[in-house]
Amino acid sequence: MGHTHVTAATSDEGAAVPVTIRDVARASGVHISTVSRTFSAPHLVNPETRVRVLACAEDLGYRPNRAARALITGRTHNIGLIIADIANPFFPPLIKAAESQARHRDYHVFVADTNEDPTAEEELVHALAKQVDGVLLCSPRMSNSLIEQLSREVPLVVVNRQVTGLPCVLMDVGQGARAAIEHLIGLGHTRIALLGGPRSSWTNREMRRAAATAARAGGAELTLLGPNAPTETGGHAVAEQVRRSGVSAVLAYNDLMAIGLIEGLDALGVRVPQEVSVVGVDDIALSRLTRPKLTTVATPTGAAGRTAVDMLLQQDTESPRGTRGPGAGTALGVRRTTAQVMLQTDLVIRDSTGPGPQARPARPLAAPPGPDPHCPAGPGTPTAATGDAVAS
Amino acid sequence: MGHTHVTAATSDEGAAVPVTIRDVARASGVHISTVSRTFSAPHLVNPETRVRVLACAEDLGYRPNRAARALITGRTHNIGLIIADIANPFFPPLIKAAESQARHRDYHVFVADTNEDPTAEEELVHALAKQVDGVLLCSPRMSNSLIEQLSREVPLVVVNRQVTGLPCVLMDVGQGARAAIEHLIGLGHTRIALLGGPRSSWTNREMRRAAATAARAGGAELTLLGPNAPTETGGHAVAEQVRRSGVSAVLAYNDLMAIGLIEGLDALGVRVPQEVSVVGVDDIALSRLTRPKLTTVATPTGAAGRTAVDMLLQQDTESPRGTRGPGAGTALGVRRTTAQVMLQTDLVIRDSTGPGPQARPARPLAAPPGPDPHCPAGPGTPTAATGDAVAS
DNA sequence: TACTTCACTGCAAACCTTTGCAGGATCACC
DNA sequence: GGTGATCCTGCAAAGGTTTGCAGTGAAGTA
Repeated sequence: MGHTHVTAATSDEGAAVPVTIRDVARASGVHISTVSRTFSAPHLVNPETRVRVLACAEDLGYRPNRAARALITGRTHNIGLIIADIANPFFPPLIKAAESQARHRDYHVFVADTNEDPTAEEELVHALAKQVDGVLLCSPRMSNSLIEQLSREVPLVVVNRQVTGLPCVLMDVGQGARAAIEHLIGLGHTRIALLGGPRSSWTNREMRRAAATAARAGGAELTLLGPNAPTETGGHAVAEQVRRSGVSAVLAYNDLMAIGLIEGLDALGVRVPQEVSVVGVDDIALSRLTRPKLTTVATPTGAAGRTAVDMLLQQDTESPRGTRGPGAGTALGVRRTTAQVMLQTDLVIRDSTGPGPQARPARPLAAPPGPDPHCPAGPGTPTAATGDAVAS
Repeated sequence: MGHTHVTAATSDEGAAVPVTIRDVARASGVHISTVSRTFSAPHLVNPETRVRVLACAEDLGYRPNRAARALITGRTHNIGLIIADIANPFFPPLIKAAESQARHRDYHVFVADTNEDPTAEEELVHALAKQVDGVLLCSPRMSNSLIEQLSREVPLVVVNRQVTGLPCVLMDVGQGARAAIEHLIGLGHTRIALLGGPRSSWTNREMRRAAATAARAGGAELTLLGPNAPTETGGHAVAEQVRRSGVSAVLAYNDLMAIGLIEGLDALGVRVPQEVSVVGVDDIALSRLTRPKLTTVATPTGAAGRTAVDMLLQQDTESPRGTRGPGAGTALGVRRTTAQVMLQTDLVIRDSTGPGPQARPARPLAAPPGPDPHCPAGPGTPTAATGDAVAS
C-alpha cells in the first residue's frame, strides 16, 4: 500500500498535564472532599462554594478520573460487549440497540471483536473485567464451562447461547428453521441441504435439530453441509458442493453465507431461485439489496441488544461488585437472578425461494417468484422420488 | 416484539468475591510487593518463591486489577476507537486491522459508536480518557477546535480528517474523486451530480473541491446535491431529486449512498447504468454483491487502521501520561510528533457506470458496460449542449 | 577475616478518588 | 442563654497496585 508522508512536524504545545482533584481543591481553597462532593453529591455542598469550585474546575479543565473513581466505588458505568465478528452485519443493529439502551441508563458501551476466536474471547473478558460493570457475550465460541468460570470474574449476560445458571438472551432460531423448512417443503422441495455454521455455535445446533425434525415430519431429505465459516466467503466456497449434492433448496446458517452461496451458484451457472432455492437467517439489511432479494428468517437483533443490557443492569444493581463491606466478604454468594429470555423469529419470504422441481412444469422462466404461492408438493414425476425422508 | 420468559431462577453460587494481591500474599507468605513483582517483573524474584506465588495465584484465581494498575503506572494497554457509524460497512475492516495491529503490540481495542452525533463523540472521549492510553477518532463530526481541546485530555489520532497539530491518517479522496469525474467525463457524461455527505465531514469537503476542479477542467457541469445522511436511506431519498436534475452521472459520497440511490432510481424506473451512471466511494464488500456491481473509489481502510494504531502507540511511548515525576509537572509540554499520512485511493471500475447520453447512438440496451471503453465526449447533437462548465 | 557485591525481599509512599465520621458554625426555638 | 437541629466542611481511611529505597543474608574477593 503506497502511502506518502505529507507532514512530520513536532510541536510542544498541549501535552497532557493531568489536573487532579487536588489542583482544584488548592485553586478554590477547599478540601478535596468538598470538590469530590461538588461532583458526586452536589446537594451536600453550599451553593456558593459549589459555584466557586465548579468555576475553578472549568478553568483548569478538570475531569474526574473514572478509573480512580471506579476503584473505590466499584462501579465504572461501562459495559463491555464482546462480539464474534463485527464485520457481520448481523451485529451492528444489536450493538446500536445496546448502546442506546445503555445510554438511557447513563452507561457507556465498549465493543470488542474476537474474530471468531475463542482464545481472544477469554482474553478480552479478562481485559474488560475490572474496567466494566458487566459484559455482554454475543454468540460466544468458547465452551460453556469456560463461560461459567469467567462469570465468576465479572457479571455476564450471554446472547445467542444457552448457559445454565447464567442470564441468557436467545432467539428462537429453532422455530425459524422449522418455518423455513416447512416453507420449502410447501414449495415442493424434497431434497434440502442445511449449510452449517461454526461448530461451537449454539444457534447452529438449534437449527440442525429443528430442521431435522421439520424435514422428517414433512417427508423431505435433509443433507448436512458443514461446518463452514459464517461469512460470505464460507457460503461461496460451498457452492460447488451444493450443486453436486443435487438438492433443490438450501437453508443457510445466516444471510451472509446465503448470499455468498447465491454468488457462488451464479458463478457456476446455477440460477436462484429457478434451480435452487436459498433461505438465510438474520434478515440483515443487505438481504434486501441483493438480487434476488433474500428469503430469510428475521431475528430480533435490536430487541436482543436492549434486553441483554436490561438484564445485565438489573443483575448489576442487585449485587454491586467490589463490596467488601461487613458481611459481604464472608457471606459467599449473593442472590443472582438468571432469567433466560427467548425472542421470536419470523420467516420473511422474498425472491430467493421458488417452486421445487416437481411443482413447476410449464413456465420455467417467466414464473414470478412472488411471495409464497404455497404450492403443495406435487405428486409429479416419480423420477426424483426419494422414498422416506432421511434426516440425519 | 413478543418475547417469552423461559426461565427465571435464582442461584447463590459464584458471586464475585474479588481476590486481591493481598490475598495471594497472605496465602504464599510473602509481601504484596513480591507478588506484584512476580507478575510485572518476574526476573526480580527468586524462582522458588515465584512458583509458589504463581501456584497460590492460580489457586485463588487471582487476576491483577487493571484499573488499579493503570492508576499508578499511567498505562492501561487499551486504546479507544471512536467510530461515526458502526453499521457502515466501511468501518469494520478498519476496526479489524486496528485490532490486529494493536494485539501484536499487546494492546486491546475498545470500540464505541457515536451514531454520527458530535455530542456523543465528545462524551465518549471523556469517558474513555482515563481508561485508555489513546483514542483513534474515525471520521469525527465535531469541530476542529473541540478536537484540539480534547487532545489535551488524551492522546488522539484522527482518521479521515485533517486537524493541524494532531497526527492524522488521511485517504486521498480528492484524487479519487478526480479520477471518478475524469472517468465519467471520459465516458461522455457532461452533466454530473455530486451527492454530498454530512456537512461536517472532511472527506465531503475534499471531494467537493476535487470534483469541482476536475469537472471544470473536463468541461462538465457539476451539480451539488446535499448534505445527506451517509447511508443507504440517504441515497434512496435523493433519487427523485437526481432524476429531476437531469444529470446522466452521479458521484456519491460513499458506497452506501450510491447503492441506496441505485435502489431508489430502480424504483423510479430509471436504469443504471443505461440512463444514469453511479460511482461510489469506499469499495465496501457489498459493492461487489449488488446488481449492477458498483464502480467505486477504493479506500485503503485496513492500512488506515494499522497506520493509526502505529502512530498512536509511537506517540504514546514517547510521552507516557500520568508522569508527575520531577520536572514533568512544571515543564509544560513534551515534544510530540504530529505526522500526517496520506494514503492513496484507487478507482475500480465495475458495472454501474456506462457511456454518457451522446456517446451511445446505436445500441441502447445491448451495450456491454465493460470496463472503461473510454469513449470521448462526442460532439453529438447540440440539443443538450451546456456551454461552459459550471462548477460551484 | 574483613569488605564488597549481589540477589532477593520488605517497607511505605504514591496514584486519584469516595465516604463515614466528627467538628464547627449558624439558626431557631423555648 | 441554653438546647438541639441543621448545614457545611475537613479528616483520614480505603480501594489495589507499583516502585524507589533500604535491609538482609549469602557469596565472592582480597
